[in-house]
Amino acid sequence: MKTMSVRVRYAPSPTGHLHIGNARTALFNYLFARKNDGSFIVRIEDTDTKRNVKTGIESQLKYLKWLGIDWDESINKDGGYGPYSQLERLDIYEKYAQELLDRGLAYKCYCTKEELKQEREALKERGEDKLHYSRKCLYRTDEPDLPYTIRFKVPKDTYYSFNDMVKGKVTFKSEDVGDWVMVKQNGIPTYNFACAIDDHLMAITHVLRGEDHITNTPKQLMIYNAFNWDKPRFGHMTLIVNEDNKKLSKRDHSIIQFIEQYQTLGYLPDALFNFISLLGWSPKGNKEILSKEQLINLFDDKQLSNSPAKFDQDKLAFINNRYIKKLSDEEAVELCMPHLTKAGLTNTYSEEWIENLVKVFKDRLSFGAEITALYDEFFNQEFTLDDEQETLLKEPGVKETLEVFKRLLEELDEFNANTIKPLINQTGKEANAKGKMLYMPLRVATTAQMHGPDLPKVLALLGKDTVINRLNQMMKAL
RNA sequence: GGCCCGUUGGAGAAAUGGUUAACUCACAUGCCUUUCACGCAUGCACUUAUGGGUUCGAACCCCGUACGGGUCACCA
Repeated sequence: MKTMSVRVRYAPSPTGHLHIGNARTALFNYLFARKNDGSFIVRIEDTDTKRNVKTGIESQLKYLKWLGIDWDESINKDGGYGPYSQLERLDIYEKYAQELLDRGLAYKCYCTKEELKQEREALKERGEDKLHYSRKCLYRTDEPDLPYTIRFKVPKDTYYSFNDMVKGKVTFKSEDVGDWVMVKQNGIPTYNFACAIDDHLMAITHVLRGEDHITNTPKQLMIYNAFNWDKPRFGHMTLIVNEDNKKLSKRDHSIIQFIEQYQTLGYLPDALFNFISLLGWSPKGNKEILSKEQLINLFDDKQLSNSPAKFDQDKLAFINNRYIKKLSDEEAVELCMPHLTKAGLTNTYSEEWIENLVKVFKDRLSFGAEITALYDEFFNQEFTLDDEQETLLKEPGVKETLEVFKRLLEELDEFNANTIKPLINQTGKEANAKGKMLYMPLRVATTAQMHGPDLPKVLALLGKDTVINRLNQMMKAL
């Protein structure tokens, strides 16, 4: 048996920026292709000329590339199956549409949108379950000189079954599908028609897409049947849902939805790639932090989940943090710099100070832009204590500890992390405090925080004057 | 409403007929570093939405119920 080489495609419509759901579709197709030594094709489905955005294609490709998803064939890389954008293939669709017309498998429909709308509403009012087109144009014998659409004549009593890669056997009955529009009045094909033609002509072997396409599958199957073409394997991945279990909609602001935004916020492409790969799929084994190469290696379509994938923001934060930790100090600074600049901190502080800031907080950063929030928390807050912190400072011996520390600091010439650290130890000895009761009071009295990064480093960043002022202020209140 | 799909711990999710239901996040506790964090260790589902059935045996198979979602365009 001759095994055909795997060819899969990602087929975005250029209506906007790369969305997280589309990125997921692209990513799994990519993984599947690479795993099977196949080809990954990006085809532009631009048949909705009204919704096309000028920069759409460019943006889609740009962020795909940013994520590390590279393609073998597309509008800018011919693989012999082009053209790769549907508006450049209109003559192809026209030919096939004409053939279906000639063979009586499709017909022209002269109904106006208004008529169709009324028809549908009437059906709805009568409580009909199926709001299908009445087929009245099927029986027309004249050929008026009016604009028309071409409808596919759905066969009677036919079952459309396919063995879904994710869901298993799925069956639709033809009676549940109305005669659908293949070619619009403007002569441009609809999605279901163009998609089936192109997938066949481009020798696509596997169609991996979102579950929202599952009811489109019977329509596409009708086209394959009509032309007696071999069908690709279909796989419908579960939808990505938000905290409310709703499909991610572009208006939903509880979740950041566009890849571009993640880039802007200082997420790392590898981390995002990793995170997205876990949306509706799970690797064998107990590791979840995986590189692109590891993911390609581990990828198995049998592991595709069939229950919805919840977008877990905590997990994204965790994963991105793991990747940020692996960054060099220089890379971390670079990641944070745009946000520090935007917040005006680069004007206030020296380059060295900024670098130290990033180094100190690198390990707890979930994304680049978070650096300014951490900055505010430690350096730009109103310096007040909560009840828990006050209680701690009122413990016996604390005031003495603070006094000793302040005295030692005042005598210090070189104020940096290396010189501060021994002073903390010395404070412990002189004030007879240790462990938690040494560090906690010092931390609270100087930063108004119970927890934080390495204390000497934080103090060094605060600067001698601020630290001593804060200590004075605290001791006065005790 | 019709059709299609789903339902495992606080969250993600593994396990498709056979011992105590993986793993990850979060949380908690302990150890370590004179603090915190990191790291390491431990704990966290008397049980797989629910009711029946099949079976020696079911999270896994069958039927019903409830709940959730998707889709029913001259959008893709």
